[in-house]
Amino acid sequence: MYFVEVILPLSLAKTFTYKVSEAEFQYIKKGMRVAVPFGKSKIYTALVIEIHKNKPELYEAKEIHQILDERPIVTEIQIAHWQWIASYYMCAIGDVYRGAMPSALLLESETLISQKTDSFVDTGLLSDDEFLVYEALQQQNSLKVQDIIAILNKKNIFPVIQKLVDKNILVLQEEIQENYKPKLVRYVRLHPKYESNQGLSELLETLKNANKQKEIVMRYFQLCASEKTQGAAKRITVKRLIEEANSTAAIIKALIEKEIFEDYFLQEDRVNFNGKIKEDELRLSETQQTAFAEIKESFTHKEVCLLHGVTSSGKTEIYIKLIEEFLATGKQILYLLPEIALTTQLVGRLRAYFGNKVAVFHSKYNNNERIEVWNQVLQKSQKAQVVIGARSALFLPFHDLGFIIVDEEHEQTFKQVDPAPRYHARDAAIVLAHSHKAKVLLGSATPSIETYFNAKSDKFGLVEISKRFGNVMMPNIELVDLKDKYFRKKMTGHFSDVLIEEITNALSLGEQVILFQNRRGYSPIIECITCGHVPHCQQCDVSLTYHKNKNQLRCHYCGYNMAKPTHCHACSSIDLTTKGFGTEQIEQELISIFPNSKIGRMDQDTTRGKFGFEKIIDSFKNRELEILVGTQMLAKGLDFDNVSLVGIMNADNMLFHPDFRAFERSFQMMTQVAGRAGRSEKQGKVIVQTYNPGHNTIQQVTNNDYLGMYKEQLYDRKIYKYPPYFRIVKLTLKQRDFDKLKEGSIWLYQVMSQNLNMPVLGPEEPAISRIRNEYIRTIIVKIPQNVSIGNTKKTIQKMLNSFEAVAQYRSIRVTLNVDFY
DNA sequence: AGCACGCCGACT
DNA sequence: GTCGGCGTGCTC
Repeated sequence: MYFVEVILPLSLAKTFTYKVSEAEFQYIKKGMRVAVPFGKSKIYTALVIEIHKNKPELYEAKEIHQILDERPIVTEIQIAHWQWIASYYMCAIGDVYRGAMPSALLLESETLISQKTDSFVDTGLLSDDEFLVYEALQQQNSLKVQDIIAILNKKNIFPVIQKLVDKNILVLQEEIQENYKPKLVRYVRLHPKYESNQGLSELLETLKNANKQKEIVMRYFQLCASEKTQGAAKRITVKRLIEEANSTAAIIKALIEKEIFEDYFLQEDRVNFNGKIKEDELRLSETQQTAFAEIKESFTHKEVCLLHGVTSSGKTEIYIKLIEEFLATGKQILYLLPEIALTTQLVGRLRAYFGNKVAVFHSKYNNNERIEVWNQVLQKSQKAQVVIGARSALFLPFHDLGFIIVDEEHEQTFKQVDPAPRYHARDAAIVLAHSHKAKVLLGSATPSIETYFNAKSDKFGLVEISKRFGNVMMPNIELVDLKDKYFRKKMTGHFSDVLIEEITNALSLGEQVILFQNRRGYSPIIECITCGHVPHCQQCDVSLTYHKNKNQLRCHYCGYNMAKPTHCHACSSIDLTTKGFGTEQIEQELISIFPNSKIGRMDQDTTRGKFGFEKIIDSFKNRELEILVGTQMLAKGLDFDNVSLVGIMNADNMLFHPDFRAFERSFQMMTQVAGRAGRSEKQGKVIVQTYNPGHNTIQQVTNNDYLGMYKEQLYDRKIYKYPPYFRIVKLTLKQRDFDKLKEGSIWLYQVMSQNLNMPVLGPEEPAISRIRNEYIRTIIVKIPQNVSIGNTKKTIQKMLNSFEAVAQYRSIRVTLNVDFY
């Protein structure tokens, strides 16, 4: 008896055992995929993680359906890493598997319904629905479940199908298909019988009356000749031949039929970078050279090093130098970035140095493109020796990783929020590097408090650069007190006189301006002046956001929308006003203040689509735009050399978020945005409009005082029991029934606080306490540094199990988020 | 995640 | 009386 242990791509913590034949047992290796039947009728793509001979005692193992791979497509290191993620982030191994694999490698079966070939059907015995299905099958030989739902126009079609099966009319069949098809390119060559010189004259003879055909053949010879002189193989694509000969596909087809040409196909990479654009050899400045040497030194005794370099200090060049060194060792290199939209600039630069060795792993890539990168990494192909990607690139099947860069390591997008696995790519990368014995470089101008703490406490190496590249000066930051400006009536809309003056000034010098407002849309709230009523969503506990261009109020959480009301729904007053402001409103005001300037806006609404982001960035770079208004997207490592002024419209709204990281985040965001100013020889200027010019964080931004911010925040973290001194696990409970939820969350809270010898907070009603008619409560567990995280998590899991054992609480959905920040 | 089983309301 | 709603439990 032979068995395999598999993971299923479902939110299930267990692994499952299937029976295999002896031949299969010999063939199957850990890391191969197998199709297995699971439950009544489904077939899933499972992953083999163990091969054994232990017969399960409590149930009869099913047989696998088929083996899907010839060799493992997942490495053992990966499987171990996934198991670590599942246990550390408290989720099912199935969640990790599903999140890690490109979806095209995880196909599920589809039920195909077809008619039994030898059945005699008395249509008089069929019900209406049954007859409709039967009739449809006379047109097509098989139907999908979705098709039948459409035909019968109802949801539950299973009884109908079941009856037809019972009547021996239908058969069901589960089919699983591979969707990935290598991209093939069609080429032409001369038919072998014309290869000799004698054949050639014969050929020209046959074509003497077919001018068009003769033309294309002549063109083909010319192309072959020119290719040969360049020493390349003479491969002529059909597409190219048609273009160059100015001909059509029909004529080629005729030639193929005459057996003058023959066509053939070759596989091509969908993501193809042609050739090397070798840049001049990279020269590091003295400062960069020092940092480079320090990083290398740190790697001799530490696995992780933090590179803390102010904005524009030239971190990228140092990365490139390090990549170059690791490339020479033949190992694989992973370059993680927070958001892939920003890679265009970087990919271009890396390709210039490393040519075709650079692959990109993109959330916007389609399935086939992702699988190609996956396979290249798996086969240790040269083409993917350096992989640039967002957090999910962490799951690629690396065999021999030597070096991981986590750029902009402070970015919160490295943490996946939903769905599970809710992992942090930076932390998971460090664990992965450890199992590959690889080195990790974390880079940031504004490191997260935890990372800096780790560096300061000697867990990580620390290398700092305090000067900008080429000795460009740090921007000069000026604060504008909004309270004072409003009082003295020096405001035009949301623009202070100082800001307007500076913009005018910059524009007159032909320089560009960036304005930052960390909120999109027109304005978040509509309020009645008479009674103070604010329209709220019916299903969620949030006020509706006003979108001017559609003239409607929308709920950000469930998509509910209504036309903008003409009067207050509470008191019928027609005096409505808007509160707060977003990028859309700033753009409108700009148009009226600077009617002759070219203004662009960059936020989620304007960067939809595959290249939406690039388009806006490019037109700003090309100076087709003079002023760019945007959200935090602007803050992320973009280089513009002509921007002399950055305006932060309102520094306060992010400062006062109810979150222990609010000050850290505000500091990071403002520093990053400010860093966009003055990247060439001239000193840049930053105007920060705020109601709280004296606030510590604002002062720290102004003085470029990272250390001051760090020390102040660290002190608070210690007092209020937050990371890095405590690890936090957040439990979120959701239920449609308010009272049930309240009761259940109190029960769970009490059990937890009694059984865990550490701070447990809650059950708290979050700021948004209801979404899509589901009520929400949170419980927070703070695990001290000196307590075993593993044991604590086990205890939490146990308590959750007993929670689920209580019948009345079972319907409360609980999600866990470890290190939820 | 599906999918079946099973127990209570609005229909023939 | 039955169809069908969704709460509950299991899937190797």
